Amino acid sequence: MLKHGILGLLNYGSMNGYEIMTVFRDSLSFFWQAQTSQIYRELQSLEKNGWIKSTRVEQESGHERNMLSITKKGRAELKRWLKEDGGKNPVRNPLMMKTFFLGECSIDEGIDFFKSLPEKESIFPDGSDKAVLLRKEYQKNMPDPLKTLYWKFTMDFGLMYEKMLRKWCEHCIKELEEVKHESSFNQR
Amino acid sequence: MLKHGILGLLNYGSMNGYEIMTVFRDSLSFFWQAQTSQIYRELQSLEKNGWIKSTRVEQESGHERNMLSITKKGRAELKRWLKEDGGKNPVRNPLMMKTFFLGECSIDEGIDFFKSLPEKESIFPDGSDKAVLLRKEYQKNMPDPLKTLYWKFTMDFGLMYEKMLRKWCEHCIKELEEVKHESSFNQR
DNA sequence: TGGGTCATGTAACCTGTTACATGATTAG
DNA sequence: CTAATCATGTAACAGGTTACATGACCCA
Repeated sequence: MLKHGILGLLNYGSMNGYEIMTVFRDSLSFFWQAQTSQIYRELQSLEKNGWIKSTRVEQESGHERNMLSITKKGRAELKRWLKEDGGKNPVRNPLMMKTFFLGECSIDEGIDFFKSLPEKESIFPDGSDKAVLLRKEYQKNMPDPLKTLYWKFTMDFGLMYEKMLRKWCEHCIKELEEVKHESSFNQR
Repeated sequence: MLKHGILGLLNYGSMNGYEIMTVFRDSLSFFWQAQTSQIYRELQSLEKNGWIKSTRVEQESGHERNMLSITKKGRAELKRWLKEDGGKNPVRNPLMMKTFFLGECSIDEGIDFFKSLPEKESIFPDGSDKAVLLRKEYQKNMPDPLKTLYWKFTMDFGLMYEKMLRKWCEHCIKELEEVKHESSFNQR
């Protein structure tokens, strides 16, 4: 998956590893976090597959840069991946895993958990406004507005997700409050 | 994360590896899929940590079972994990990764993508009704209703997520249709 | 007696995380 | 001159995937 993300970025234009890392952080990290070390490793693997080629440019200073560009084969692979029917994507949601077992804690601890959740699980750590501005910055250098439209779609998803998460937390808090009041009533 | 999921299940009662696998499938697999082989490996690691203990029971037939039980240390670790502040959970959403790069395809392909998404990404493959019934089956054997309440919460999340996903798809289709009509207008 | 489910794994591989290492360039 | 950023990685480990292996039990 990360492989295809990198491939997709290189499809917009050649970059060195560091640039891939920064563009990745600015655009994809809302829903996929990758370590720098992993990006460099994937670049090697991508090159072995013949999907990208690297050209080392020795600077006068002796400092070398490694320019990565997508190959024809890489472009074909990107298209293949986009069109493949993918089957089911594996889901792994750490938040749900914890929620599932929260009955081990007290009701009040449960309520606190859901109260602090929306802020903790926020997708846009610096606020969505900044993310929107950042996207518009990039958009200036992308001739095709259709490409940034899909970027916007992923951000719309993020916003809808956050809204839904807040609603879910309120719902859980409400049910827990009910249980709490019922049990205190029964104890009289 | 999987470690703590298994620990949480064993906290409800002792089981063998196969039972863990089936309970996992019935209850946790909506948001966390694990292979049988991985469960058995994690069981070994859990035992090394002293969080569970295994007692091999030789049947008369010679067929042996491996009963796993949580230890005091394991119960403490489960509580610790539930209460820890967890920091940020890493997010990895394959669906968004693909969406981001979908500008490489035609508008019609994009529209088709979003039209078939809700069904493909469904969290409850056999329908949510079956999942609800399954949960109620388990509930009978669990004395504490608070524990299955959190199970219900995870399922509520799943339902709200699916609803949100459908809304998001409709939103994306609408915007793509607009772009499509605009561009055909401009070409006149 | 044959197929489905119960039952327990191993091996190889791939992907993601954490920690570390090194040095150049640039802005204040 | 110093700190931030640019730039490129390696090594070890943890977690997840795929493929395979083996055999008992149970029901029709």
